[in-house]
Amino acid sequence: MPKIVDHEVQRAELLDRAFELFADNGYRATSMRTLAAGLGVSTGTLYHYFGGKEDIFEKMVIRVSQRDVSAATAAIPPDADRALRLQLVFAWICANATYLQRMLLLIFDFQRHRSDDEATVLIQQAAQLYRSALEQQVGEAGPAWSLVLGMLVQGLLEPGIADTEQHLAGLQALLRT
Amino acid sequence: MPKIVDHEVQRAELLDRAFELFADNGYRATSMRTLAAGLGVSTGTLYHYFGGKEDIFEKMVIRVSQRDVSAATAAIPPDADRALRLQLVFAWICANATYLQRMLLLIFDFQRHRSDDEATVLIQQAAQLYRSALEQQVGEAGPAWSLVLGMLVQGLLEPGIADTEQHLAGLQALLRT
Amino acid sequence: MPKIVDHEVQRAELLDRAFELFADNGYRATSMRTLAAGLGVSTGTLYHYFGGKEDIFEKMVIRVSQRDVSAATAAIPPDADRALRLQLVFAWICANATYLQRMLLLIFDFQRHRSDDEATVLIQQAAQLYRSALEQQVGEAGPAWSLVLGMLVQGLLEPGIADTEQHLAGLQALLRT
Amino acid sequence: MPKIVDHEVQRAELLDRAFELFADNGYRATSMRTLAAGLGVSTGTLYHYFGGKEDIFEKMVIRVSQRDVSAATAAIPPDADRALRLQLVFAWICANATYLQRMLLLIFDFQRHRSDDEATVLIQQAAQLYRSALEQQVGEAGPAWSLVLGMLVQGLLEPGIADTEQHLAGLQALLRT
DNA sequence: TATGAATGAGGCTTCATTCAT
DNA sequence: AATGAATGAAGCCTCATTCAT
Repeated sequence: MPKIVDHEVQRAELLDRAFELFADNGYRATSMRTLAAGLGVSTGTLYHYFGGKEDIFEKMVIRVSQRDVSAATAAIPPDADRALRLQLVFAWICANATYLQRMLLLIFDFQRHRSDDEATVLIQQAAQLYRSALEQQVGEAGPAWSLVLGMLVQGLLEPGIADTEQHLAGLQALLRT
Repeated sequence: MPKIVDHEVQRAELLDRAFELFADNGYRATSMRTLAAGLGVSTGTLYHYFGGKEDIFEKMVIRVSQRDVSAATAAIPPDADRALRLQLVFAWICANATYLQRMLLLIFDFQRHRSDDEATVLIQQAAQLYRSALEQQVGEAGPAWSLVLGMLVQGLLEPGIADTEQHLAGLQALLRT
Repeated sequence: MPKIVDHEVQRAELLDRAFELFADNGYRATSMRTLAAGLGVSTGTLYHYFGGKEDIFEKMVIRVSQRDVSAATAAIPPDADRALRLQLVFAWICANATYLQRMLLLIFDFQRHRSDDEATVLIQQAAQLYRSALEQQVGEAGPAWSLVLGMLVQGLLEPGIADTEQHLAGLQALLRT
Repeated sequence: MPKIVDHEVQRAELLDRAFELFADNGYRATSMRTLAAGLGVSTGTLYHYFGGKEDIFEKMVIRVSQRDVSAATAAIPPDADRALRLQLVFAWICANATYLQRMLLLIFDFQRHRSDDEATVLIQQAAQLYRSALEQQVGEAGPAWSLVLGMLVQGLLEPGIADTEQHLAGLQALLRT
């Protein structure tokens, strides 16, 4: 069934580019017209490939979060010890901090728009995916995971205040336990 | 003389009740009509007391954040030592976690709507107010502040996962330095 | 009845200053709040002295047009001949062109707002007052009156295009007949 | 392919019918809802074809003024002499006096609403278009153009007072120079 | 498969007017 | 005599979605 393959390929391409558009202005403020224009298709086409705005967003989140996890763990040598893994993961987070912050804001924006269980589940799944990836590298994270999230959030609230070195040291302290 | 209404008192009352309405649905989704109905006044009256939706929100944030800081520090004995202070502050945060999470979401929602410098400054001021209050109790916070924020955020992403005891222990570890 | 006298005096003062406020933004765009603030009173006070916005405007037009006619004819010597009278009146019109244009725009704005007979009559009365004043000085005006009006209007449509000298010559030609 | 509708053709049809609606009540008093209802479309459709209320008005003025100039000059034989041209143009003006008066009021109403340079330029362009058309027929107009404008304005201020014959004679006198 | 014209409810805001004080 | 708080309809505009082509 080649048509279905094309369908999937086309959907995947649209989703990849959809993140930037959503992230620029948030879920609510990104209209279907804006989305269609930015993707170079018509609104009708979007409704042909997807069930609607929410559907696009949900599929996009799943796709993007999976891609992120792969990217973050790709550069870690299989034989690295726990300390090194932490350093590499932390470095990846810092390098992609802006991106991750946008993702976080985007998810909160979506949560606002749709507060059913379905949306909650989507967000939980995405969050768990990221968290599990971290725990696969450094073991049970607990407060360490909160520290990572908090560092990103503080960057949103008071940009430029957070001290990266201190946060790495904090992470190491939390995980030494 | 007009109907006897103290302008400032009336504004304060409206602002206090406005928080709940905003927090229920977020900044964007809370319409002026909803707000007016929820406050028991007409939209025109809101425009009599405030400059508009943004004005209401901004004044509300300032008022509420100041009130929070007072409440959080009120129960701390002046002669408490640093460890006790941390415990009391942390207890207050946990007791008001849901409220603080709503505040956080609300601020992010507003930031989406308005990304001017003015909005950024408002958010920074509010964030700094909370952070300074914490630092007054436990000294320079650094990653500890991020841990607090992160705990709240994790509660939004994956409700019920975070372990309060572990987080308190983490905080103590971070601040022992 | 001293109270009534005060009433009239107060009304007259308000009307005199109301013209500028109306003329600045037009009839529609001048709100009662703006008017009240500009006059240094409350909206309630305006409703105490006048029947409403339309009433203020109508009384203002009558007052101002009478004042204008007096001003325009005041400087004309009783023994001036027809040619001199024309020159003096024309000079007054040119000197007050901007003001007269504002008046014209204001009247059209009001006519738009209220197209009943009452408004039409008010405008006719004012127009007749100005036209009669001109005819008292230079005799039956006919097209000469149109030329004056047209000069003002052209100044509104294409500012700076009209040649004053040519218009005076045109007026003289029209009135020589 | 979408529903087959030529964007430009549809816009042109809407604009043609929009003039009547605007002229009936003026720019300000003609709401988008009124406009949409009068044109038999939804407000959303109007925003699909145009940028907004001002955009509709501006495009309408340009279209209508060009159409007028064509109509006014269409009936003039190429070999007519200057006197005949004046008579024919004047006849056209008188025949369309009511229409031209509505146009004039409409433009003034719009000028009130929007006093930017852009609006001023639009009005100047339209005025110049009409004036140039007159001057192409009868040569440099100067005060003659003002007389035409003034005749129209007087008809607005004091309907039925102006004497058409006298005005034609006046025009001839002014242009004989 | 793909288009984009069309909808109409709902967004924020303004305003003349009333009336208790 | 004077105030200004309160009203609520109506202003312009945006948007996700549908459907004829």
